[in-house]
Amino acid sequence: MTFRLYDTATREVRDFVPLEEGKAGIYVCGLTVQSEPHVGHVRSAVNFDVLRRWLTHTGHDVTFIRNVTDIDDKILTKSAEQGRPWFNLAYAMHAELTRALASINVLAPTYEPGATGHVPEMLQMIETLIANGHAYAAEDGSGDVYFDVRSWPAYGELTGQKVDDMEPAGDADPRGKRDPRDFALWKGWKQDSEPATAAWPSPYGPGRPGWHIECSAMAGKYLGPAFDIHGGGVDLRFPHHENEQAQSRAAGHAFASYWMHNAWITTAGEKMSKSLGNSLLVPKVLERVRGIELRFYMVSAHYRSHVEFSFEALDEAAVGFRRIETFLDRAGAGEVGAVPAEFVAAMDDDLGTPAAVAVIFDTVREGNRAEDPAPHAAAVRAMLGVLGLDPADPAWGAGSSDDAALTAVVDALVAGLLEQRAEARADKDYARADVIRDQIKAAGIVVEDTPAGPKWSLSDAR
RNA sequence: GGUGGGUUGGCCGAGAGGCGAGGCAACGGACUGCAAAUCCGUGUACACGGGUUCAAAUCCCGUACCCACCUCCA
Repeated sequence: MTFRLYDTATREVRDFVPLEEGKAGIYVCGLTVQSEPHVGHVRSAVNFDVLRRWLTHTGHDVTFIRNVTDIDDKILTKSAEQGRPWFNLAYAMHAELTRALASINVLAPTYEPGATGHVPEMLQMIETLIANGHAYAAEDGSGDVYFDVRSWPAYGELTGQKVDDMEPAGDADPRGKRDPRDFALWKGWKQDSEPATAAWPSPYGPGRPGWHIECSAMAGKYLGPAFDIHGGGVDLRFPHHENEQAQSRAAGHAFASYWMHNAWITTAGEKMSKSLGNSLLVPKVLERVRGIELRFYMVSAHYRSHVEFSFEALDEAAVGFRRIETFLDRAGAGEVGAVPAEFVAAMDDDLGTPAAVAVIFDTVREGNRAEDPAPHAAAVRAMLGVLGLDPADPAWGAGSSDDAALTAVVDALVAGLLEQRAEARADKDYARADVIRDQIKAAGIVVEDTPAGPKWSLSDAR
């Protein structure tokens, strides 16, 4: 059984053959840290986190690089609007991102490079491109350096487009470009409108890096000129990924063997944007469901499928996940076992998480039916673990010592009431028994009778 | 104009020529003092119109609608 994945470049599902047996190098385009992350942003992170966990599970030594773009036009514009230094905005939003990803158990990457820390690497690559005849310094004295699209015949290969068919950007400022489709590798400093802190020295004059070059330079630095998988959101296919590939290959790098792109989460059929995105900021969503439930919601859909976000669907997913948790609770804290073959088959087929989740539910049902649920619970935990959804994973911040202490206190208080209720029930005085149960319920605690005796839990599962 | 993707039952969401993924909801039954949890059962779903085939949600042709991207937009 081999892992197969959909390669955007070839538009087909292909066997995954790493460059080096037993290893996998992955580069994922992270975020431009210009504002708080919303659920659309973190879906990408969850999808690639699942990829990483699956490759790790199947015995690969994974090097996972996810960048942050910490300098760009939007960061400069927004920070100016907010009257604070651009680096402060980027740093603060980066911290928000880290917090959001941790709350849904996305593993920290092997390394998370930022553009501002890799200016020399980028300049080096630009120099190579100029030497190879694929880039040129603008002749208008702007200090910009452009990639020469016409000099690279393969340009457009990733997205199957021909340069001549492309819509010339109406709003593009031709400035010193030879072709309107040429893109910036280096952007000259605009003294009148941009802070001096956003300019770095270069052979072309002070300036800052273009967007695409950072990924080419950083992928090259940390993964080498050739690596296995490059990922990101669908919107990045063009121009970003197309440009990355063109410049890297023009600089002599083989670059990525496979390209993976995750689809959007939309709201009301529309792409998320800051205007309607407010209610979908990650902390906001986490007021409604737990991080593990949000992650489950995202994993329940295939990474290449559009997801129409709705709180109703999110709630529904949370209910479904609690069914799994209830089973695990009932089965007791067992061991983590092996993953069933059907689960492996589902995951090997281009990360078929929906089918994988179906296997989890099937296993839960079998476990609920079985005399001894332990082996089933062990399998369920193994599967959840691979998906980053094991409720027992300490990453979910399960129970602080305060929580534990509080639980013991409540347990003692409820125990007395439950005893009275047990007496009433023994006397068949059900009216009194129900009054006691309602009393407890009024305090926000639900009592359920199980074969092992009454059990209490907070009525709000959160 | 170019490129790519989509339309599945009350809802979410898989599948990609033959056996109704899975979840949520609903209804019936079992269990329960009643509940809860759990189990068992119940559905003539594949945008529309043609076609190919013994067999189409799945392939082909056409139509409608939706979405993304086309040089600095996540």
